[in-house]
Amino acid sequence: MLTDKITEKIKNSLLNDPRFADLDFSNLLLSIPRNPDHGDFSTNFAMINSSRLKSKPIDLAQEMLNLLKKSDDSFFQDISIEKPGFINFVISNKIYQRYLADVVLQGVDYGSGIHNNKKVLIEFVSANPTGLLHLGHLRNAAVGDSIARILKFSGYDVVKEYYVNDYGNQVRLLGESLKERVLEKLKLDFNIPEGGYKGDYLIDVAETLLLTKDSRSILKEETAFFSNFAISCLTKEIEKDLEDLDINFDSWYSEKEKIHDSDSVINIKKLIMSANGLYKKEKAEWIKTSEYGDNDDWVITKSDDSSTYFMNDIAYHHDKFLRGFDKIVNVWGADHHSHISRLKASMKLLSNDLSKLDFVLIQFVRLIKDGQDVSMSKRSGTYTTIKDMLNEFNKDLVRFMMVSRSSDSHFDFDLDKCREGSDDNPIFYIQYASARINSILNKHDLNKDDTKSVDLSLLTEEKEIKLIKKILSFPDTVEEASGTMSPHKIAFYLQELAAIFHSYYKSTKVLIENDELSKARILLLSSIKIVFVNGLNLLGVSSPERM
RNA sequence: GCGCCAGUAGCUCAGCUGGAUAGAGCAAAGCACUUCUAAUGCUUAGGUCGGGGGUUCGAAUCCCUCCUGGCGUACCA
Repeated sequence: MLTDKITEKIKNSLLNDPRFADLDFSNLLLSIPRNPDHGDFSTNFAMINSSRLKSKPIDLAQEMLNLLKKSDDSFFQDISIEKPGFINFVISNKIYQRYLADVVLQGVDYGSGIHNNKKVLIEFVSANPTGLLHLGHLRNAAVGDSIARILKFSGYDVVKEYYVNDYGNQVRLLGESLKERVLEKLKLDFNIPEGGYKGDYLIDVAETLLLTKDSRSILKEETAFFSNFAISCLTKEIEKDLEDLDINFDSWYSEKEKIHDSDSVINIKKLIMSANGLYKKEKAEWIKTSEYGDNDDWVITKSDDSSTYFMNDIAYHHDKFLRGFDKIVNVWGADHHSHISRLKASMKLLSNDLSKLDFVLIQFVRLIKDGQDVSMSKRSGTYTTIKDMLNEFNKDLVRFMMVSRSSDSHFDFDLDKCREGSDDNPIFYIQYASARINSILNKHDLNKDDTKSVDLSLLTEEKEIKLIKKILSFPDTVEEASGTMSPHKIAFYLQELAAIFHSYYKSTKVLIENDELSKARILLLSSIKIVFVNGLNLLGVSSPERM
């Protein structure tokens, strides 16, 4: 990465002087100044260390500048200091050109990083399989999957997991509701139970069930049979919806199988007891989370002896730790934020390493259609499903919009403004840029040998240098998005790159008489295309060949 | 009451591990298609970063406080 190289060069030159030898060089951060007059990169390292070295920031910057200039081998075109103590760097064009040549060679790997294949478990969506996926799950799905893609690209070994809530009261109710729908189908009296599932989708499930065997033997079955059938059908539907969004899970973790059909809960309870973290009160069992950082204690076993949802969640998360991951990420809806502190407390009680545990909270997104809030249809009391959504809007648009904002800010998503052809549609803006490049490359592309012989020093136009700089900052953007688990940083980056490209496209012709220059520009475009493809892929968005 | 997230241009939002003159898109006003894709480009206008204190060389960013909005606050999951 270019920034790594620069940091290394600065560090090496400063280490020549014993005075700087014991500085904390992890504080040596480079930023890209907003104002281009301040160079390509800038550091506040002198200001940060001025008090420790007992010098005025500007004097310290001057000392550093002298060392830097002394050891520079024309990597930098210019190094300068600016009050109150910034050191600004301008990189030589030939360095930019050299790095640009690598982009095409790296191809699909360009921008990827190294994190030693540390193992990450990321759990997201995990919607209860008692219904279909609806808009409330959409942002979680898109953000979770993009984070997974980004982590993987930046060098982690990622497992994507869906926790299937296939046990408990809700599941029983689902089974009972399905049985009533079967009765309905058979034109018999039916009555969906109090608190049951009234959605039409169970009618479809009932129809499917009736195809499997004769109705008389179906009606003899226990509730569990209906529950199991419904869960299996709906899980398949969920899986299919996710596939339509290009989201695939590596692991479907069944609560019933992994937690209830095993001794998991009993074992965890023993662990809690041996940590002296459990007590009885009013016929229930409580966990002493208040002693580990939460405000309250919580019930883990109800007075009827069944375990609470929280107990199951403790068992599930403890198991995540047992499975040996270096990093455990939970992508949760913001309505679950209050669970974080109690889950952390319980994991601490069980002596797990909390630094491995990470949460991404997804705030609600309000969907506006025809000027109306359609996040939930108030009239029918039903949710708009992801199926409905994908019938009307293409996957790329939906996914891009869902990750185009920081996940901890709630935002309004106006569908009408984002329709195809609309001016307010950033994904088409980006894809269009990519398609424009394709159309040029289709007319004239370079073969491998050409690539090596291209003279990139011919790329001297202001916009060309700007494009090169932007392309070369892609790996840093990926690393930043990975470190903060923020897909929107990729989305913004791609829009900026597209903007610079469109402007360049308008002002400068690529396929021209001057063959050498033309080749250099084609190589530049090939690099941009690689960034578009790699970047959009991180968001689960395609890069169409033409539009 | 308590907790979490948010409040930045008319609208939707970036910028928040403190940095230099606060940005983008849309909307508004004007301009550019004999051209490798006009789903584009160029120009203009638009701001007391919710209010008030504090911390320091420097605050949209950190701390305190108040106001406003969203979401939570079960022996439901």
